[in-house]
Amino acid sequence: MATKTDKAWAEHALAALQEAGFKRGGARTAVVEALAGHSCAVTALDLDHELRRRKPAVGRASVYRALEQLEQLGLVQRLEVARGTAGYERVEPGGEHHHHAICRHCGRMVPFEDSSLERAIANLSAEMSFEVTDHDVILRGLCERCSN
Amino acid sequence: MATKTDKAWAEHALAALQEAGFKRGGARTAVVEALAGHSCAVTALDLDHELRRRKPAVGRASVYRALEQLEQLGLVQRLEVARGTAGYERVEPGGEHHHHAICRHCGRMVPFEDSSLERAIANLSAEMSFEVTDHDVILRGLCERCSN
DNA sequence: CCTCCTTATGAAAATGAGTCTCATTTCTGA
DNA sequence: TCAGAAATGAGACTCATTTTCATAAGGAGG
Repeated sequence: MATKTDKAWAEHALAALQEAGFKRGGARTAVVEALAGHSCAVTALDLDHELRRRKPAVGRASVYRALEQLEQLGLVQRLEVARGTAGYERVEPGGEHHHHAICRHCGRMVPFEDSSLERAIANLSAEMSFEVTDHDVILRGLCERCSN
Repeated sequence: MATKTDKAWAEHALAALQEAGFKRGGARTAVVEALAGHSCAVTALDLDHELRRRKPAVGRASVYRALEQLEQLGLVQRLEVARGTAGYERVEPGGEHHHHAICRHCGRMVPFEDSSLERAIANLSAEMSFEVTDHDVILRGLCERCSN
């Protein structure tokens, strides 16, 4: 799990976008770069605020558009981080991924990964009459700090 | 998994509400009864429309309030059924519960349950420095009909 | 290096789910 | 029966996300 700007992911994402037929555009590139700088989920509005103050300001619509395109290509993962608010985070090319435990009280998000959980989901997916391409697992409760 | 109006659940829920210190109120009771009539997730707005046409019309605010209270008491489960839209469904007292596979294309929701998945989550929850009280698992992909 | 057409953008207005406020009505315990 | 606490319904409001639309880049073919 990267914690610093993930340049490799950014390049991978930009290449994938180009391959998908998108033209190079400043706004989309800015969104990719911004995402590369966050190791866990960020909301679209956070990105919007972060990018609004750039030299050529990025519009909110562009942020949402870029996120949607990235999600379609499997480059970012979308998840509900709070009631009615989505968070987005980059997906590592390797396929390795994590899930989240979210605190009901303070909203803190703790990432985790678990192979037996992934295995159970893989087996299950294989047995269903449903073509499963993705999955989300969210644990909810109280984080260490709030459980007292 | 019940398919017809689940009277037992409704009674259980009303009793739990009373025990939690809530007074008896027409709106809340109406919401409980409406939920008892749906075996899978319904959106708050669907319930609102369903209840708005009653003798003493139920207001939207009451529907949301009731759903929130029911969720707090663990009587209903909330999940995101579409971008920015939550669905609610009753939780059977026994503790048995199911998760959902949602079709990206048509939105169809297929419920499923899997004990090894539950086991993996239980083990995981026990090991985390996080007090896990609930979990959501959502599989996304294409349903039988849309995968062609 | 130019053109023309397509795609990308940003600002602002539109949507739509969910929340809040507040004047009333309904419960419930005393 | 009464008073105080809860519960309600309308409608205004918030806020994330989407749509619209006029304008500004890409970039393939000259």
